[in-house]
Amino acid sequence: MRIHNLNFRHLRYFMVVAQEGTIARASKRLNLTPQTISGQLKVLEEMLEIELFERHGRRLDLTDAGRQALEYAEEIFNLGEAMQLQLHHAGNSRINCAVGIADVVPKSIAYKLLAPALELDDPVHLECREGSMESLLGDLIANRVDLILADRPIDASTHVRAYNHLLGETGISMFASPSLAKRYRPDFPHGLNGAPLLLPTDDTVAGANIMKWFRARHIEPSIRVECVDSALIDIFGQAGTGLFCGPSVLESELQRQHSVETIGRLEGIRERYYAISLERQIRHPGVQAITHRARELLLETGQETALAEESAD
Amino acid sequence: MRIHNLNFRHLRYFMVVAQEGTIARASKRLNLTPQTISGQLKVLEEMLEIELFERHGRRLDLTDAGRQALEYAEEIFNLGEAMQLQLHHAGNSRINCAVGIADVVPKSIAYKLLAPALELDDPVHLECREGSMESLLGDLIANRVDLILADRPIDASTHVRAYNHLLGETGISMFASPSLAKRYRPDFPHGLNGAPLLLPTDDTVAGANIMKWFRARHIEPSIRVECVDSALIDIFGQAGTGLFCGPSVLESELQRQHSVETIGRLEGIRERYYAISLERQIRHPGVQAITHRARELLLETGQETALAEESAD
DNA sequence: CACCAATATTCGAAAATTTCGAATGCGAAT
DNA sequence: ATTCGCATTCGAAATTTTCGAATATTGGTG
Repeated sequence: MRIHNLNFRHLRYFMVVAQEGTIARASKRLNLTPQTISGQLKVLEEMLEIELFERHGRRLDLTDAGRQALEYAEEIFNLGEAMQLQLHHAGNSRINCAVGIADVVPKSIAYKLLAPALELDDPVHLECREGSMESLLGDLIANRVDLILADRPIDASTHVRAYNHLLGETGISMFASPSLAKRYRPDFPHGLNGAPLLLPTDDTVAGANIMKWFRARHIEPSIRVECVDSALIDIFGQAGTGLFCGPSVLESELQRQHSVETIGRLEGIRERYYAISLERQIRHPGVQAITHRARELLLETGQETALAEESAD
Repeated sequence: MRIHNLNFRHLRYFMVVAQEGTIARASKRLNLTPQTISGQLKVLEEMLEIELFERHGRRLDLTDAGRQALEYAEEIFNLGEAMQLQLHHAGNSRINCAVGIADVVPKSIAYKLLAPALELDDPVHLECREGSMESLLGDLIANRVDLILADRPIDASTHVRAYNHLLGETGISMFASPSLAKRYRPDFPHGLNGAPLLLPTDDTVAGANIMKWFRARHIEPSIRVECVDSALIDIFGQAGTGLFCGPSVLESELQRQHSVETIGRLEGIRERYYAISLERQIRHPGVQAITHRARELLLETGQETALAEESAD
């Protein structure tokens, strides 16, 4: 089978399997049978002439090649959707603001940061897209997004000339399902040696900070799951796979929606969120609305915590 | 038909039709029948819910939406190929240098600039890709290419932090098919009022310079064709559609290969070519080979014309 | 250990999509 | 007016995708 038979569907199935971790779950999400997914995955591997997953027992682990392919697939997909959206809205052009959300940013945080823009007198039409920082920066310089929401400022190493706008910050809390909470809350944090932990991958700001925090206190939890998307961590956490960290501002929300309990706060860590744009002085009305209002409506209530400063590069 | 049925083939057919200008020629190049192309093009238009071409008589002209879609399609395609290449070579990794060539750069020039790297003791393995400047800059920051060959340095407006390395420069000559040459050579350049002209689009350096040159001399040629890819201009020129400009260093080559004649030189215009990389001081051995040797082997022989300077941003 | 539940895969057949041959209509050139 | 080249429509053939049924393998459990 030739490479030109490569279909967006192949890529999509592959992406979903990589995200879900298993063909069975992917097939449910895609409303397809497992055979189909399995078959098409094989076809994709044959077309690319490389193994995307390592089959360990019934577990599918992404190979190195698989990880690379995944990045490409996501980017290709984003482009496809961007094309569709842009063309579709070409006639009735009312896209005021296209926002790229780095996938390390919790969705609820993104919502909180973007919500102000929707409540303006002259409401902004938002168009959201998720992706890796790298892929979103490409979208930014190509003007496919007006703004990126990220968990860190960009610096010289990214090779993109853009500006960071601090939107707000929050502390980090630790959450767990009720049974785990009962066990580990009493002597938090020093009783966490060997405790099962779910973490953001350590190339994220949050992941690195949390690891550092534990090391500084000579605590060694047992890391069970690492992943980029925090929504996935919430699910695992809800299921009781392990303890996990999340923004303190989301405490009540997490408790309510995912039936987990707060077992403590990681004092000293502050998570910050940034808007990244190409303009130092923001002219784009949609972006302006977001950055201005986000700063009024600080993430953490009370306190002097969430400053509204601006840092270049 | 749903969007997920979008196939790489749809995009490819669309791209080829846009390039060739007619379904018939596209079908020849793709080894398919015209019905197929026509049908699939229609399917694509229906999926995107927008007209890609305006049907004027039997001429197909890209609509605005079509032009936008074309850019996306090219970028998506490049990503697909990059993925394929990178994964394919993941095992036997011997890609020393991935180069992006801006589509405004004549292919022969690109060849001349890259050739030195192939003649080294320790030969470099090159991997080339073409595209718009914007799309290539995205590739550069995502490390999918190590180097971009362009007709202009990048500046602050691109929002990419990268460095320009002047590789060489050349004058501009005007060419024409024998019959046109006979008519217009005698009183070049002032007899060119109303002469049929083929131009690079005026968002290219070459196009803008040439227009300026004519305006300064109060000459008003009649512009017949504008396009980005200079190879296409050569073809039109060969067919006698009009006079066209090209790098003086390619005079002999154009005369031989396209049976056209030189009718004069546009004194005062110098076309420069640049390598753009993320590193100011180049460490990448492949890139080093290209930039170093390109400067020794200057584009225009003799003269003091081609300097080897380096400019930041 | 045997058993069970969950998963991935293989193998045909059915469904959907793409391609082509034949035929039609339209525009441009002679 | 005629003819040629091109785009398009239609139905049939070829190809690709999907699914149902069956099989194999893993991991856990009594």
